[in-house]
Amino acid sequence: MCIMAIYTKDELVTMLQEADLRVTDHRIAVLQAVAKVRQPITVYELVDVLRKKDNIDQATVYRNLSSLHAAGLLRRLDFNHGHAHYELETGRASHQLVCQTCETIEKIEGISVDDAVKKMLKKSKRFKNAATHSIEIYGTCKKCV
Amino acid sequence: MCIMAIYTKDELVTMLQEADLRVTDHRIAVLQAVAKVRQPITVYELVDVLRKKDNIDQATVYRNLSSLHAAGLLRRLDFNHGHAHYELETGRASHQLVCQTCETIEKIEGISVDDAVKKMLKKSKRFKNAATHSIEIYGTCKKCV
DNA sequence: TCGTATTTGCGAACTACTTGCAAGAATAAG
DNA sequence: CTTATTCTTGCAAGTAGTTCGCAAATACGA
Repeated sequence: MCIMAIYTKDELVTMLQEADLRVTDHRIAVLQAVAKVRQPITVYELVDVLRKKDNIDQATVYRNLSSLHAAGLLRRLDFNHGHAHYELETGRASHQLVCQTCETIEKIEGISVDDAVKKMLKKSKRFKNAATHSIEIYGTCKKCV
Repeated sequence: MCIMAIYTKDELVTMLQEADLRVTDHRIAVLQAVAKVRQPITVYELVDVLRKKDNIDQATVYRNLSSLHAAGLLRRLDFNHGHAHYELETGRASHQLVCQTCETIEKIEGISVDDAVKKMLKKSKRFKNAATHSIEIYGTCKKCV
């Protein structure tokens, strides 16, 4: 099953300090908001939640998402929907099923394609190493059949 | 190796007709422009080329990319760069190495992950079927090491 | 060859996202 | 603890990529 990541405030503070980022209430709130959802969350939803709950400006949300991403704490995902999604960076690959009709996203865990990734990297003349990879499977969810 | 798709005008016309799209010079030009490059091409580049060569307005390029995509002739790809890429829809999966530093993209062909995709779909409670899938391997190219 | 539906160019609009700036807050230095 | 420095924040305005409204032009079935 999917493991939900709930962190205490102290744990979040430690994560920020280890990433050499200044610890601010807003930055903690952004990190926590991403950490506590199961699925990749859109910036739109984050801005909405954080403005209501903590009165955080959207520019601040964007800037924090960006610094958290640059520091390696968050992963940024696109699904051809014209807006970014974020999730906690786990270091592991990210696999998701994306409905082409309603934009539903379902993460799938515990399937390895590492061999395929290694083979692809070996085939490449230009690439030196792989940091992460993601698989998007575009299809139709049951609701939209 | 990578097979470059060069089509005659007649072949492109047939492709459009079979997709139930009206055959216009502009639409042929857009389809041809995407078909003749090896790598997924950005909308920016397409607009630039097609405006100079055929005097096509950017709104027309966008509209044609969209209709060609909806008709299943083109595939649309995002690589977290904030702008879309297009390539010919081959029906086969699309695998690419994406440099996180310079945005270089290299397509890799001839590696199968179909078993993994099937397993993922089987694990899902919500998804009925998969149309296509794509793997993006984010890493560092030799130039940027 | 006529009529209808689609496509086109143009400019304006829209959405997601970024930036400049001045004020405020977090950390480092003393 | 205080000060200095650097980073963060809110606000409003700006930008990039993309879409839309409309009138004129074109494709193609009848």
